[in-house]
Amino acid sequence: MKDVAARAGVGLKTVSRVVNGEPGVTPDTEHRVQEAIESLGFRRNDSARVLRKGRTASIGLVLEDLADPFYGPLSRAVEEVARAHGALLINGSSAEDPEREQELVLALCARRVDGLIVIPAGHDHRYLEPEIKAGIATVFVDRPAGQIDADVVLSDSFGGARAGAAHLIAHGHRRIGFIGDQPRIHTAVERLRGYRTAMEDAGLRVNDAWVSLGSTAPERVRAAVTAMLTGPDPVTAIFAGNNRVTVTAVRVLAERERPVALVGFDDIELADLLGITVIAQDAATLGRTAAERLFRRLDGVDDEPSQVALETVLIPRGSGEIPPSADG
Amino acid sequence: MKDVAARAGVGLKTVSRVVNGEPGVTPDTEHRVQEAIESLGFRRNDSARVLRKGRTASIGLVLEDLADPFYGPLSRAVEEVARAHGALLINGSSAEDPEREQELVLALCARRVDGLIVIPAGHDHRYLEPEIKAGIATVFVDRPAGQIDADVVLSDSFGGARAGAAHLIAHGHRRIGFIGDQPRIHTAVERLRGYRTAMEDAGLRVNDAWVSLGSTAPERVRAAVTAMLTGPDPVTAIFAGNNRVTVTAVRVLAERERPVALVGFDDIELADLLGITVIAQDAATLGRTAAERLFRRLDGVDDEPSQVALETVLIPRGSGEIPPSADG
DNA sequence: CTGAAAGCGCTAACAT
DNA sequence: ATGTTAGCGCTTTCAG
Repeated sequence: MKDVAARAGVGLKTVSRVVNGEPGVTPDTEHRVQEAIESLGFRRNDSARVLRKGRTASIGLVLEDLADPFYGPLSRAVEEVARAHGALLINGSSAEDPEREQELVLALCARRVDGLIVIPAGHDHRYLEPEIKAGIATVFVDRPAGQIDADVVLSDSFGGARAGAAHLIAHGHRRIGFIGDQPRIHTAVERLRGYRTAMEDAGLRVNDAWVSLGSTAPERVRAAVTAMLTGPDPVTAIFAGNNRVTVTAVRVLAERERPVALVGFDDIELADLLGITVIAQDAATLGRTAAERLFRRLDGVDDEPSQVALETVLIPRGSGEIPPSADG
Repeated sequence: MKDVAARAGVGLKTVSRVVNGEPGVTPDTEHRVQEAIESLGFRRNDSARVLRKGRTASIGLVLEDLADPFYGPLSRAVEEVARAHGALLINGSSAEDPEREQELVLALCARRVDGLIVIPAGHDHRYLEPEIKAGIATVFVDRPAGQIDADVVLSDSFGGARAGAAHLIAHGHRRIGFIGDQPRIHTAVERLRGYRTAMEDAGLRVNDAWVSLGSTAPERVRAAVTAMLTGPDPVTAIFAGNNRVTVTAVRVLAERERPVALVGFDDIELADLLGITVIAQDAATLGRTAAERLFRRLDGVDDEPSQVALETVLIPRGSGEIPPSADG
């Protein structure tokens, strides 16, 4: 910028004015400055700008895994809102590891992102308190914040799972299995609770062997499905706790002869063609809602932190309407 | 940092040393400084650090659409490599719009990202020349750079499509349709070329009505598929040029009575269960390879820009092995 | 309408 | 082992 000023024969501030489109520059001077910029290939250094202005025009998004088809659309929705506000988006995957989550979040804070959207892996976010106090607005998505009071946007996991299990019950099932993600993940627990409530509502007892929480790795899910179908008190239907579980469950069920009903939490591409009944949540709306809330905070709105729960939708496509098998 | 120094009763540089783990500080002083840091809730401001050091420890990734299941894994792979090198990843979606691509790229350059990975939407990247000269390493992925000499990592679209079409021909098809993305997209053209070459190799004529390039919006693809199946010279097989096209093609074919063979470029989740034969490319490897190349450049390796083409794999699953229908 | 000076928070280079 | 000074490239402030 100094060079540009020298070359155009003007003061530093004038160049700054031109670069930022501020008023108070003669068309003539502006032209000279523009020319100098062109010929020098000058591009404003935003790092310096940030240092001076205090705002980075960037936000951070920490999620579990960008490769998961659930998070792609969420991230994209956040990006669109950020873009509308002139901000860039820094993404990070926690890989469901609380330490890595914290490491990422703090790295983003050190870069002074204006705001943070976090899909928490851990349960204790007190480490964020000083940062939030220091002005980094934060919104939690998909799962609530741990130990701190903050904005949260989630899907109604409990209600969705309850509706899904009730759907299976309405179609005659009495022995229904639940396979979900690790019990330290909030949504997994909420969905299990929804399932249990639906069973209870219908006066049905839940056999412990019908419930399995753990990793969503295909092998683990495969084993869980198989165990529930072949145990002493086999289930006639399965409720899959998220998209990863559903995908494997569908594969396992496809290999078996006796038809088994299935309802999955989260919609999946091509699930329509495979006739998979799902409880759909809208990842993009989740992301958009969170981002809008974040930017409202950045615009100075300072009301109490609030929780929003987005409705889920049951989409019947066949697999959830299969009746219990005759010998079941 | 100034405050920390004051509170600990030491010089500024000593605090800097402690914060950055540099040697030359007595354990005792270090302890005092750490305490001051704690009690003040100090966190180093990386913006200032960047300004001084000239490196941001961040790279930019500009792709088409993070919500597309092809790009999620690619982005995640890039992130992993970046993380291994201590860098953060800034993502941006161009929405296949050359102007938006340029806008994003230049915004990233203004932030002085250390490097850039670009999945080009446009065909002219000369606007990047000054930036590259200024030291921002750049690698293009999935499609070649336009008008400039740069590192490129792609999949073998031509070879993959040729193999896919040859596969259909080997199964007896003579009238094969090709539905691809917009003709301004390099991969679309390459895949079409692969298809044409396979046809030629087999001595088969290609009817113009069998080729359709354009938007991958479901309505467009649906119309294209329908036209090819119901025209005067109907096809018995379809080659789908990418994952978006395949998804819609599968839906349309599922609605029809006469079986039609299908091979799709790009693998898709659950395609195994639907028996969709595909030419698979590995998005994660694409991303990883590009990121590794980028960091090699950042580490000072300065050889000639090079092009890498990753092999594709034909995965037969049934839809590509359907013979031509009797009346076809 | 224009410019000079100060300083954002940090680190490199050089004292002490 | 520790501190001092200068300056990264920009914007803010205030004076011309």
